[in-house]
Amino acid sequence: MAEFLNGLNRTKMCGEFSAKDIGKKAVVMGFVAKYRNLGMIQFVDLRDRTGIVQLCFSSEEFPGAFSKSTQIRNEFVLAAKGRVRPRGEKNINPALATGEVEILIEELKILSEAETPPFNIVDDVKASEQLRLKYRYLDLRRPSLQRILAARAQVVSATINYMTKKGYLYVETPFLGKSTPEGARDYLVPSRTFPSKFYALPQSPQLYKQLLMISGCDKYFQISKCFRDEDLRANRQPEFTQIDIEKSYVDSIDDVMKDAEGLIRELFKKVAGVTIPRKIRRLKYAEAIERFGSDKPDTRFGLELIDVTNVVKDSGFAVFDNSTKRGMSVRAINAKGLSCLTRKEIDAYQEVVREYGAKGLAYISIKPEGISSPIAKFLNEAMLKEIIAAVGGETGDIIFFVADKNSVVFDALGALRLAIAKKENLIDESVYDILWVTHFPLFEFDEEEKRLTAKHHPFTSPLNEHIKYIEKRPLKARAKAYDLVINGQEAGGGSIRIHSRDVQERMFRAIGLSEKDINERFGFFVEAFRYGVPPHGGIAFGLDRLVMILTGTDNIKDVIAFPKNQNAACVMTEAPSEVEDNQLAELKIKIDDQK
RNA sequence: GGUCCGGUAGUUCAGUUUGGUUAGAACGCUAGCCUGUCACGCUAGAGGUCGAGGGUUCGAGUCCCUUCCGGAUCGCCA
Repeated sequence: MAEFLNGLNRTKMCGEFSAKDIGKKAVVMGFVAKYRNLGMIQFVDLRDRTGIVQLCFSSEEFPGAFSKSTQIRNEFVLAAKGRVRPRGEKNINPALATGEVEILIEELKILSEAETPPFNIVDDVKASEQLRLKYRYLDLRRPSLQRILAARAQVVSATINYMTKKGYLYVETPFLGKSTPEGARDYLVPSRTFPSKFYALPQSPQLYKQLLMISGCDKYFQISKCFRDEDLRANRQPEFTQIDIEKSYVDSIDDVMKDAEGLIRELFKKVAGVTIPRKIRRLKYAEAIERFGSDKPDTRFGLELIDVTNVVKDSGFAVFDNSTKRGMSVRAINAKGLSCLTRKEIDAYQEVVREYGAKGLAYISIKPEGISSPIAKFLNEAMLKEIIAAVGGETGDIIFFVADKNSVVFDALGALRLAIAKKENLIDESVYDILWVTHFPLFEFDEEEKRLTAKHHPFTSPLNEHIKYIEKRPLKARAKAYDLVINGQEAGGGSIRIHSRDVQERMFRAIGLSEKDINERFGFFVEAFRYGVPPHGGIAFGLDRLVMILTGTDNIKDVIAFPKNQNAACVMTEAPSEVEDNQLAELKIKIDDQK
């Protein structure tokens, strides 16, 4: 027996009541968060997205409303009319923003009854993620998720305001596009009008935004969905949102970075109330890798990597000697003051580096009572001293070593320093660590396919003086690319693009595309380059990740209203699903049942 | 594709090491009492395919095999 409003108008949202409203008439609407029936008086916490206000039903003052209120259960949807009154000094609830007042209800409408929800709708929810995703509309009623949705909306509106003010034009680009096998796996959409052909959902609006520069759009931005059919992680969803930016008449990285810094400043100020420096510090890629083992370093703590290859090259310890002879490296982390780590804890760290391909984790623990190290017996006294000196080891420290090819050493030690910092609480969560990483390599070598691939994407411009390396020394070439890293997370990245037809074609050839490949995949793009291309560049920010950082959440699902689970399924709607035979027939698609 | 962890009441978990009477707790739910609660309180009660299938056994939540589902993670993510 759902009741109707019948002209009843809400006067205020639940979270907006304060002592200023005392004595005023009020009409409120919302969900029942909690009810407390004391026999002849009942209190109801009414919740909407702004907060909670306490309703009071008194059998003495309004017996009709009181008697009706005894039917109330959690999550019922109510409309209630009454008068705001003070709670009285003893009954103020300081935990509640509206805790100084309550509304004495004269008239109650039960707009909708509700079954007992499958889990408690409270902020410190205990239910599993799967259950909460299945009933996402209930999960979203939780105040903490409502706050995140609101913060996200603020990011969107602040971005639109700021970029518009700066002269950027909002342009929408298509979702149904052309598949480009370079990069991530595409989500494909079968075409009905062209049986056996497929659209691809965009991994990013990259090509369109560059074509918009060729269109004379000059400065473009868009808040756009992107799709990548790759395996998921805690900070990765198959569809995610990007703040996509591109501008014309730039060929130095500083120009785009300045605009990007302006936007990031604005977002941090508007959404988190945090002022960040006008000029964000920069770190070159090579230095980031060398010092932190990562191109998205978290620099809120030390534990930097130290190259000891030259120190240990004739150490007499076979693992070190063999590695250095084969052109690999040996690097160390000096974990200050952690010689107290137990064998079990060290074993756990060993597992961390193993996951990244390291064969083992050597260590030297400098305890007050002497050196403890499984490798000490392979080293003579002088060598041991030399190694310890090289990493600045003192009593109380433990030094970890990984010997392997560079990529493994950096990955393993990069992960190790994060693991140690997290376990030992070395990270100051109260500060935002924001930096640019620049001077990325233009190419990297794909071991699996035995060919060069673009580190960023094949439209990224090399440094002007490195154009000459494209053919002869490609791995030496550095790019006009930049990533914005916040708290060790890649928050955004971009580049100055190639605007020369000649360089663009050399780039395609360098990554192994034949003339035919280039024409089939990027023919329209290359053709556009014939008709005048302003030098241009841009950047894209992961909006979901920005909202995570700004709201302090570590799960991307919390910042997306209806996210997918780890298998890229929607637990609520049960997408993806099978489709009708006639739908398949129209698309001329046959399902191969064999596994 | 690999590795690790998990699945027991509506929910979160204990119980599995060492097979043995009627599978427990908390929260939630239902009913009664209660006029100042806000984690309201008190009393009583309902609630279980121990993920599914098979096997071993006199006997399986517990042991074995198969399988499904979920999470973390490596690869992957231009």
